[in-house]
Amino acid sequence: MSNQKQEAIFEAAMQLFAERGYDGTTVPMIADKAKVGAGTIYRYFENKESLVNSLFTKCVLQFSEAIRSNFPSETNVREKFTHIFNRLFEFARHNVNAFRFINSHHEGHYLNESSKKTFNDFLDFIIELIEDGKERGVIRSLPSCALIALVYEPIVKLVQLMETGELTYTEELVKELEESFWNAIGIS
Amino acid sequence: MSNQKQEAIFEAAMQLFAERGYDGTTVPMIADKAKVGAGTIYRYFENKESLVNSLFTKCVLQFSEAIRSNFPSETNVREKFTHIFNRLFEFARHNVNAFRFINSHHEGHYLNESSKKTFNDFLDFIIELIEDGKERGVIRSLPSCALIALVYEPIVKLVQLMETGELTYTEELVKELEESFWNAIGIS
Amino acid sequence: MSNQKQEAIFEAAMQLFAERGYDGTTVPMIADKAKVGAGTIYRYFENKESLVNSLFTKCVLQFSEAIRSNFPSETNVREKFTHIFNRLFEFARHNVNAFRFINSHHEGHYLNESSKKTFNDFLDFIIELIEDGKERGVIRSLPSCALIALVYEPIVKLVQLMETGELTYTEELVKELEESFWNAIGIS
Amino acid sequence: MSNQKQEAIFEAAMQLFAERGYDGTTVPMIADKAKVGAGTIYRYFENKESLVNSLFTKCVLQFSEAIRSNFPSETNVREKFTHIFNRLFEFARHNVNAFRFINSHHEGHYLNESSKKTFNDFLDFIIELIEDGKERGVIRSLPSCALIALVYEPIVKLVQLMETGELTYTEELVKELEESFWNAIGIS
DNA sequence: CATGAATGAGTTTTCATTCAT
DNA sequence: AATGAATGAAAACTCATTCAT
Repeated sequence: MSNQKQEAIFEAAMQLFAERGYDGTTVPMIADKAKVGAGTIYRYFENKESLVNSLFTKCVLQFSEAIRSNFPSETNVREKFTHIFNRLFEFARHNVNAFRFINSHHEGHYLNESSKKTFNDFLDFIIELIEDGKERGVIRSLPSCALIALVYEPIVKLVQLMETGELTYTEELVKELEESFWNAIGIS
Repeated sequence: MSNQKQEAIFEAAMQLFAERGYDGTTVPMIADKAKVGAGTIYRYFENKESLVNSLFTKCVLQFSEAIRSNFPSETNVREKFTHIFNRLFEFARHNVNAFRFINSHHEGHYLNESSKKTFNDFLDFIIELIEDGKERGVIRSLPSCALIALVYEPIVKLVQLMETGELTYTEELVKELEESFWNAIGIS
Repeated sequence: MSNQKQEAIFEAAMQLFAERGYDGTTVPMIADKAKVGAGTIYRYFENKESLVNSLFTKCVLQFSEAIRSNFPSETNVREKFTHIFNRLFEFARHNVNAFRFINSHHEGHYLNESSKKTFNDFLDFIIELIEDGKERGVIRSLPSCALIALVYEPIVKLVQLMETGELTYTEELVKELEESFWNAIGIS
Repeated sequence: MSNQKQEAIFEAAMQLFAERGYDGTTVPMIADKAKVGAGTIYRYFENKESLVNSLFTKCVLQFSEAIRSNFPSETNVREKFTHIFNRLFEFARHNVNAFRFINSHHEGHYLNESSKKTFNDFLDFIIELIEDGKERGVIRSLPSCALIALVYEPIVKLVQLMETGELTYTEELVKELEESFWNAIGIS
């Protein structure tokens, strides 16, 4: 069925983009990894740029959904943090390539406005929560973008380290890390 | 004088690599920005790959030197952390492109063993300090690579945010951040 | 019924070849216009080249038949000219695409010998008439190919102008034109 | 010198386009015939379409200049016709490929507005002369586009026949032809 | 029979690299 | 030494043709 091919192309492109970047990945590389003919890619995507944009949007939406589904709106900031942290980690661990791809490509010169918007919409959701936490006096009064960086950037790296085997995933490690992160951004 | 040309090429390449990545940067782009002929680049570097490796090594050594010069070997872990943190931040702020370039390229498929070794040698220096801190019980007993990630990755992003104007540099901010980072990795 | 499909393919191909030329027309374009699947074309024709040759031969034969049917063999040159001129014009007006297609493709690098022969056989019929006219002293003693050019080439263009609306068909116009043409090639 | 390369490319492209049409000519074919590397073509022209447009404009301007230079404005219609006819014929004979190229490409789907305008500007010059002749009662009162077709289209073919050797150029032939054409469009 | 998704050979186009000036 | 025009190998992309459904 035709969607299988598209999925295979998405998956292959995601892996290669995550590993080698957009410009370092050629269309034949994607075709080979996806086990389709090079021409087939152009049946599903107008061109390489269109492919990276579709893939980016798809990944960001998946990511956003993973974080926001069953979000505990009716609870305190600390628990919201835990929720996001756990979901983030879970998503990143189970979707290593998607996560790395999003992270290494969200500033690419090939992304169109629509792709950027999808990404920023998600960021705005996070920023709102942080602003709320700051107002309530439970999150340090640092700029939101800085607070995000404090947590988000290390996670990107940590997940990658787990992937390469330099770091081993354990429940305890994640709990330790959550504490570390909260220490970094929280006040109590 | 020929060294001026080489410097111009290094500078132009660094900026472009930092902004667009190695594969997204063409040799003519570098030549244009450096205001030299495209052929001139090949008088100073064997090829594009050789240029990126030379540049990477140069930047890492500069970076390493910036961190390690006047290093307070005879002091406690906390002060060593402060020293590294300040130097890191200072270097990153004054060498935004070098810092971004190092960060976005240290896993590039085009880096040779020598370049990787230079980078790892520096990392090892940091790791030793961390191991020492952990033994002394003042740094959390997380894996060293994780501890590095906790501090290093956010700084990369923070400096970039300062560059784009989304975050404003102040002495207080840096102090706040140092505290945050120590909260994340330290024990006391 | 299968002949309907073949007809649809012929018609679509003829229109597209007439408008965009053989090389500027893709097989999917033909399939779309003919409202058949691209693969269907290959049930009726071995390949694109075979299609253009079949179509060319078909069109030339139709054209030849249109000119030669009920040909007034037993009359004078002037009347034969009128007959050919009227039939030519009539055919061209009612088969604009066929006529344009024949005209723009009879020197194509993709035509095979058989196609070229069919075309030349028809030309020979015309040439014989001209030779006869010249012998009888009613047609100017210009080379036959030149005399043909004098009449045939403008008609191709005139019919096209009628098609685009730049020229309006009227019986008077055609009579005027016939007179013009006879003035150009005839002697009386 | 660099203009030699551009000239070689123009010349090669013109020949190939005249023989095989725009779509039937590949860039490597042009490069081979021009004895340059394929990439060189892209130093002089943005792309294949840009090349055909530049070439078309260049040819039309040359053609226009050939007809209009030393134009006998102060003479009667018959002599103007002779001037144009001779110049046209001369240009066509000495620039067979340019002439064929203009003729076979002036309706191409790849021509931009600027190219079309250049062509129409020249046509307008001819049309004005014809309108004048019609007003003075020395040219048949047929639509101008038809009158142009009556003369222009055969010449295209005649020149081609001379090129292939099917027709031999002689001064007498050209005089005969001029008479024929005037008979076709003139009144006296 | 008919289809249109899939393919890969062939096109267009780019760019690292060379070399005549 | 320095240049940038020229190159051709490799990239992006198209399309005639095939074949599973």
